[in-house]
Amino acid sequence: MPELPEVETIARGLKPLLEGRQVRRTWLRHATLYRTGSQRLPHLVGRRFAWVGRKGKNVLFRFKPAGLMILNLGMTGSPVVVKADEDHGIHHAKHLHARIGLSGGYELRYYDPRRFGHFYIADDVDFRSDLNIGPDPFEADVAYLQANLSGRSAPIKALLLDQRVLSGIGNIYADETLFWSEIDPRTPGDKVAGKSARVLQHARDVLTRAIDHGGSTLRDYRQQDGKPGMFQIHHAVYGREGEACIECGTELEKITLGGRGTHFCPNCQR
DNA sequence: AGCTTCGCCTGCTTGC
DNA sequence: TGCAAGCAGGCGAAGC
Repeated sequence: MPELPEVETIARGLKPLLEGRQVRRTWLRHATLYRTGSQRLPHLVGRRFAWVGRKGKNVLFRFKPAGLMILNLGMTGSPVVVKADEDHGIHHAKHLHARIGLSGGYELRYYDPRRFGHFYIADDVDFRSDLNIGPDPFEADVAYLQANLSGRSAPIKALLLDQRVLSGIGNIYADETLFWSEIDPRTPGDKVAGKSARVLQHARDVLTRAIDHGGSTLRDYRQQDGKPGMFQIHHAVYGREGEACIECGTELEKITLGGRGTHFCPNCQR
């Protein structure tokens, strides 16, 4: 599941392959790939990729002379740049959903087996009001987080997953952040507000270390060069239910919280 | 408005 | 062995 570290890795890989190239033609399998309110892909023909980066869990493309494209990868979305008419060694053709033909004989392809991903194309966008994207843990400060946790009764895990509060954190890194912060994922947000500095510090630390390892690969996610990320071997709690806590040896538990699998140490996290 | 649940979608895993 | 059910989850919509 591409979260901030995986999307950051993908964006860094795409950047040198796209910037400066012009959009020549586009192809799309299903219009359902567009998020509500989006322009269509042909809107981009003739424009050049000016900047490729990340906003929260989204890949962000800016164009010259104008325009932007926001790509949310859902669970299994994978954008890759290849020579046009060349098979892709990893991704299956039946999961190809969009092609953007580029100058220089290349194309940007979008593969997505589970089809949870979405394109949003516009000339301008307000991330917060149009797309519900708040600051990521590197952009937010302690005062911001504290203000957004105060008075909230929802469990801290659910609030960390809420992209309006903090963007970029998904199920894996929410669990990892709360483990290192020694906070029970079921704790109401209001009770955690006073620990915002600790939460923010560990979120940044976990995300930074994950980026350094090219992200976490559980199944589908790959870096631009086809290599898997390697941070999954450093997960302290995610996917380790029934195993021993690396800090205290207590058996790790898995519960369902807000409809999501949630992993934690019942001894360290209180 | 805040919080929770549901549905989308496919492929792998589990169980009979 | 084979097939159906279960499970995974980002995110928007719907329900309370």
